[in-house]
Amino acid sequence: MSERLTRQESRRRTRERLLAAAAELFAERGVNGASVEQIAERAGFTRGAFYGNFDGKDALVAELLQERTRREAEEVREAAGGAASRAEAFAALRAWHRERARNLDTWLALRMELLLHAVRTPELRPLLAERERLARGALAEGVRRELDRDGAATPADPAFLALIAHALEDGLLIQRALDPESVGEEAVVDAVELLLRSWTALAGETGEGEAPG
Amino acid sequence: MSERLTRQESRRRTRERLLAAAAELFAERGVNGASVEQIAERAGFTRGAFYGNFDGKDALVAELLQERTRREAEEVREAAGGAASRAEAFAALRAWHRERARNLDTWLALRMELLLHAVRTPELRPLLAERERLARGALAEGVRRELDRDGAATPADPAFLALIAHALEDGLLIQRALDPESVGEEAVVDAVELLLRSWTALAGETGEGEAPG
DNA sequence: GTATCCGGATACAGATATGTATGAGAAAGT
DNA sequence: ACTTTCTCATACATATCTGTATCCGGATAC
Repeated sequence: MSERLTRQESRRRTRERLLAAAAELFAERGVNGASVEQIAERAGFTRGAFYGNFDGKDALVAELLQERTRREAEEVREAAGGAASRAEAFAALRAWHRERARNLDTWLALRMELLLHAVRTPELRPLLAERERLARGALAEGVRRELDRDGAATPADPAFLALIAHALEDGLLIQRALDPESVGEEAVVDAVELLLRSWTALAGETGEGEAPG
Repeated sequence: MSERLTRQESRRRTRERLLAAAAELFAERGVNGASVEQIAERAGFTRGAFYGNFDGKDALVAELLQERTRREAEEVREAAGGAASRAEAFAALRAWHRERARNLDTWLALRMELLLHAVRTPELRPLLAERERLARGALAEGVRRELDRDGAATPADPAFLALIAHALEDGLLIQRALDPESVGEEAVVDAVELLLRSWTALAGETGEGEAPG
């Protein structure tokens, strides 16, 4: 249990625990609703440790945002690479959403808290914007490939189609968080499948290719 | 400027100004970031007036949420009724979004703040849920009518199609708030038009009717 | 093994928040 | 008119938050 830790390692762990505690509390009570004291306490420290590791709450938020952005970007990259077949890709997507559904409220709350913070903090916006662009880019690639496989040209700019699919994720999760009765756990995947089918149909109908949007 | 006001009327105005000030501040700094003092001050009063009119910040938030929910529900009802032609409906939608685009950040921040508050406050959730259901219901009606007009049966449960269209609104506004470069001002309307076209195509292709979803 | 350094705890000062109790002046009742 | 009632302002007591300054004990260096 209590192995001797190097100083560097010890410090790293402290920072990590503080960040994790902050993430929890931000989801529960909001960034503004969570005090430095509460964060430190949940992580098992006092404010002293906090101020020793971060310049203040804002600095921690910025770092949390970066950490999570980086991690999600990585996941996106992996997911984009590991998709062999269409069925496989959708299966992975379904698994992902089932997992997320387990603690949707927490997850969504944290995403929205960070998002709000980014919208209000100009210097942080590019960071999130980049993450979104990356996700959309990967999606655009996937959409183009899937439509190609069906032999149909894309019925609109793939980037726009990807934007729709990506935006749907936030939108549907919000709807489900507010009204779980009306929105199924796998609504996101169902929706994307439907969209893909309908775009294929549209592409087939209008001849072969266009690119408005 | 200074006409004699009846007590009842004066009180009503005070409450209204407090609510308006609160909405502004919530958008700027978040619900937790705005103090009762700041709200009262922006409205041109002191805390005394605030506590005379509300039991506390939470009570005000609840009332604000109700007020805005009711107002939006009304707008939805009007919009749903006043739609004569498809072109007209889309024109109205475009106008609506152009207007909203003018202060997207503020609008989105307030919506998300209230949404977060509702997600965290169980007794407030049904209120927002009802508003969302209403909006989706109106949309479902519209989608069904438009697809009918094109002679095609709906390619999926209209409620599900409406859910997609509705969710897209939040999702796309979020994307635009984060990354205005990549997301056009009228992306929502463009997207809905595209979806409608593609669903029509899909319905035409798969024979006449299905209803998964 | 001893001196040094550093990560975290403790203690303190100032600022800001909330909520209540009380008071003044305008509207309402008679 | 004058008394009552209501709305909002003022004053006060208390709690909480932030940030810094200082101290202790275990790592690191020699």
